[in-house]
Amino acid sequence: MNLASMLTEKVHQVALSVFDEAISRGDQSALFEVKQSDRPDLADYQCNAAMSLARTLGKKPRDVASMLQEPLQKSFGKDAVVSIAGPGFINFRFSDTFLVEAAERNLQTPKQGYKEVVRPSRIMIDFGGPNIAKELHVGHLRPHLIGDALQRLMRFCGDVITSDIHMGDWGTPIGMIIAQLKKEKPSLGFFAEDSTVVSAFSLSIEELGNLYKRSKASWDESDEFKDEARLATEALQSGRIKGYRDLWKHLRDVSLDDVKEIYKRLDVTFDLWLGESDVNELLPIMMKDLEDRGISESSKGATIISAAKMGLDNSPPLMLQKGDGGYTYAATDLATIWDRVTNRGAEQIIYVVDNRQSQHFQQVFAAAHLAGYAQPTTMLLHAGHGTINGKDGKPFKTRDGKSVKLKDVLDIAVQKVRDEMPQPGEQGATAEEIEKITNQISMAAVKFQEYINSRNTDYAFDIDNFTTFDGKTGPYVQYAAVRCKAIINKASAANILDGEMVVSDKTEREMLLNLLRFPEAIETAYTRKEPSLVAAHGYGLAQIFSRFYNTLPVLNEPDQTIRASRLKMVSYVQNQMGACFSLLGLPEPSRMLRKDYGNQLKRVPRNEL
RNA sequence: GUCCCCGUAGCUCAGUUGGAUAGAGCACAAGUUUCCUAAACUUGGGGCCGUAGGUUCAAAUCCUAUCGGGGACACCA
Repeated sequence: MNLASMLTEKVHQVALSVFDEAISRGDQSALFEVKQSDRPDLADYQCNAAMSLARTLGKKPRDVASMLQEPLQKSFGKDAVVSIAGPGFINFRFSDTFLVEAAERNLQTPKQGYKEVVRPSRIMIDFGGPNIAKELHVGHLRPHLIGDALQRLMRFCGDVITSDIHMGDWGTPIGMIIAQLKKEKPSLGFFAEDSTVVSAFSLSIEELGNLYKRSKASWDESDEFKDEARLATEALQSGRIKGYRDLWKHLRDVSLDDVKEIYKRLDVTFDLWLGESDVNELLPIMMKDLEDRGISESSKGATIISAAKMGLDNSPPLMLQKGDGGYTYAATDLATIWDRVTNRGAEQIIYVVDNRQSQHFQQVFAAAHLAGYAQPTTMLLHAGHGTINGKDGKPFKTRDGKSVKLKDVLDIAVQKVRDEMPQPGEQGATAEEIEKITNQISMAAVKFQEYINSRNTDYAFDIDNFTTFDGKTGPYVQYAAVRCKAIINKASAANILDGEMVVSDKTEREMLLNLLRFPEAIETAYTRKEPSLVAAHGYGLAQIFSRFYNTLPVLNEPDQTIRASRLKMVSYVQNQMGACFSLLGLPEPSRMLRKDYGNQLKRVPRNEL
């Protein structure tokens, strides 16, 4: 049960019965929205409807509120106190008994009170999009982590999700690499028009990365090279030179091996490992279709769809095929939509891609609907994300203008945690356990700092963000979860049983209320495609639990009833934290390890770490 | 030139369909451990919500203007 929706419905009902036809015209359901109170000292939930209603009813806000109060109070009975405050706020304060009952009813269900979507949708999520030959840099963190959290969230909510990595494996950069390699090693068998496969050729990811950089340099300084690269791209895409396909396949495999290594560390998964190249066969068919139906046109040697046809003002045309015959990523994206809708039955496609591409998606979506490749009911959504910036407000680069490798960031985070670990043998920890926990803590640090930021806005890169373990961080949340587990384990070892919950302290009450707000957090996160709301909920829960832990004894509580009650609360907290962890793909360590600094230890100041 | 995003505490950020006293983390200051792990907890200072108008009973939130930062605008993806 979602407390906020339950209250909203109730207010709506009551308002209809009190004011009937005066407010029944039009859809006013949003008007009655009840939300978490801004003033927890006064109320759990509040409703501002009386103030908005006052005008249409021609009454004073407080009068409207009083007219609603009595029937509302009656319908809640002893479950809640309904009161009026200020200019006309209707405040709800639940009774402790109600909270306990609601908690017992909700928290044992598989989804802890969350009700799955009524009708599941077949949804494809397109995220990741690593490019061949380019090592993942820190900027890639966002689409990967946000996309992964979204697929976890939407599956949890009941949709049928298929994730696709959609590799950038078919554009001009590949042509650039081929051209560069041809320049450097023309004797390789790939380059002959009638080539045979050359099996003895292989590149490491580092070599491939360097090759790409050299090709970029050639591209920047020579028009001749640009032509070579475009020609190579076209030859690859059309299949004119067979060896290019073999070479391309090798480059793709090398790049994939590299990204898979990182995905394993980050625990990011994909159902489909497709890329731009996978619609290659479809491209000529699509182009012909568009041309036959008069949707596309040719302009300055290229094939485009005009802005006017797409119904987009202030927009350039959408270019599908360049003057040299090569396809643009608009073409592959459009064909991919066709494929996903017709062959894979997608009812909804979500793209987790940098905000800077919003115009591109606006155009491609418009074109897809125009051409009928997407059904009118197909929902195409660009769930854009901000960039990771440097102090200058631009996408992060090191002083010498390079981007920071994602692998390096992960390694630094691991090293920082490792420095804090005890020696094998200390605290009963084996080397394997230390290694495992080190990885779990460091990955939580990296991932959580991403998830605590809003999807849509930029944030500043600071290596400390990824390697800070105090406060609003992954390790903080892990620590709280581990404490729950420790109490539960200890209780079970000592045969201490949990029992009926009673609220004996306001911290307990607040914690219960927090637990009951899980469905609200999930629902809003789902609607807004916003994983940070899940992270925020998990953090809030960890925070209230930490206060609980520090102020109220559980196993050491002398009163047996209270002890049993607190133990049950702890198990609910542990359960819900587990749900949040799995929604965000955060690892849950069995325990937290740290060097024993002794009693007088004082933590090393951050800036000396 | 057109369009999009952002401007909130010293720093990094929440605050979404307008409501009560604008929140959190870090940093800073002072405390808490014979007790379930101190990566924790408690307390404190700190804000003309970029600026100026407007709409409203009510504006960080909506509108207009303006300043500042970032981004996108046909042969890169």
